[in-house]
Amino acid sequence: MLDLRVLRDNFQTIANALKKRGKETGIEEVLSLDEKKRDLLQKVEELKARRNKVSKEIPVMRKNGEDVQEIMAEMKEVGLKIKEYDDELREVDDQLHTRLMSIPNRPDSSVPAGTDDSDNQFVRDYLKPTEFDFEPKPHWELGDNLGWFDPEMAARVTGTRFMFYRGMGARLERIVMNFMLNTHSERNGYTEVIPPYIANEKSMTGTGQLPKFAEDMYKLEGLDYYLIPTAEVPVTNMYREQILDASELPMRFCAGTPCFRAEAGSAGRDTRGLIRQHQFNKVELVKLSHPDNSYDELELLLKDAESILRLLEIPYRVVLLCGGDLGFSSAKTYDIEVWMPSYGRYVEISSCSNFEDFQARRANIRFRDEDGKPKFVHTLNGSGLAVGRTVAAIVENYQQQDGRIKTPDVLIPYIGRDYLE
RNA sequence: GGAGUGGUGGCUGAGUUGGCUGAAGGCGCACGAUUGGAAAUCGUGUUUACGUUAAUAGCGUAACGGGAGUUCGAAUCUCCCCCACUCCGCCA
Repeated sequence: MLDLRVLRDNFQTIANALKKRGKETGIEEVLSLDEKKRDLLQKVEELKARRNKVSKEIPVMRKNGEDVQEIMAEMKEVGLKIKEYDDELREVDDQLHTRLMSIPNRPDSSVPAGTDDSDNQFVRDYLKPTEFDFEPKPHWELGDNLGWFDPEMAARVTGTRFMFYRGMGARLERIVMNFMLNTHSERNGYTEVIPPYIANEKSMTGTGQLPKFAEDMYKLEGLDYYLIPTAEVPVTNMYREQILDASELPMRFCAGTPCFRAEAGSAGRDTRGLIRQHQFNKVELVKLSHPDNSYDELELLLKDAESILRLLEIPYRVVLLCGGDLGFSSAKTYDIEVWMPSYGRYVEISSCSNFEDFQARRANIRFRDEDGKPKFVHTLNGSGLAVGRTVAAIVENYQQQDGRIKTPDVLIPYIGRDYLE
């Protein structure tokens, strides 16, 4: 959520910044609703001030034996008027709030303009795309041959876009997740947490999934509960409506959780393999940072996420998202894209973002600054990494001509063998 | 799931025959006095959001778990919901 006062005072600046996203945002409407609201507010507050004043006088008048019948009758009228204005005010305020909530974050000045992922900016890469002296197979074929992945079984048990992992496939998924969590908590300095996999509406609103993206999530019937689409939701909301101490910042957490996404509107895309599932595992990195150094923290977070692929020795590249490709809540996002031989291109495996105070304002996460005043923290997060996609990348990049998968060196201690089969 | 008790400021803790309580007292914290310096002591100050404004000055409005109601007026009365604790039941 944007700061309404800032929006009001620097309307043109913000309007221009939002143009980088290349979509209509509707901030003009917010501005006029705000004017209407302030007008009403002034009227009610005047009436309330009068009521408060007279209500204080009544017992005094009574004591002096004066007649208060008339004035009480008048105040009853005032009371009704106040209720009327208050109702109208609440309606306008609700509208204003709804509109404001659906305005995306303002892109940082370093974000390039552009409409889609073709305008994203190359940042760096690691290793060159894997070369094979045979025809490489996609991971779903390899996994099928090895008996690791069974989508038909999952379709019978649940439905399409769910996966059954079996045997070494299941072990690989679990071991990769352990490897990521161990790396982040021991080497990169994050505190591991296991959050609830279900979150309430307030939390979903806090991080920006609601109210706009309800159709992307699974909601529990008859309850105010949603399956989490990412650990970002419960972890960022750990300190919702709290005031932290400045000395506690930055806070760094990592969490490995299943993620549940309805994926409305993605029918027909990436239908095979582990790339796009309704349920998948992901290790998430979350930071609560002091506003002054959140962009340094973003660079560090990105490096921490990259460290996983470097340790696994899998080719990837980093791109800076352009305005049009930027997520709703984010001010700046880097994507890490892993080399996927079956696609013949890089595929997103992590998204690292600084949300500045956009989520913190929604979720009301503050800290007490040097000057004693509570201020909003900056929130950041990034995948470190998507586990299923990492497994797919390992299978494809480490495949041998005979269909076996070579174990990445860094995973040998976890699994105790040179080949996965 | 059933029964009971309770939810007040950074913490602790008053206030529940409605009005003079944004909220006593204590602790903590900040500044000042005192001191060679410190402790102790004394004094002053110390919630947040919104509106108004050049202003983080003043003024106004709101907030005592959340919401609705009664009333000229509610932390105090009524109703609904949420949360915490204790006991019982159930379970991993």
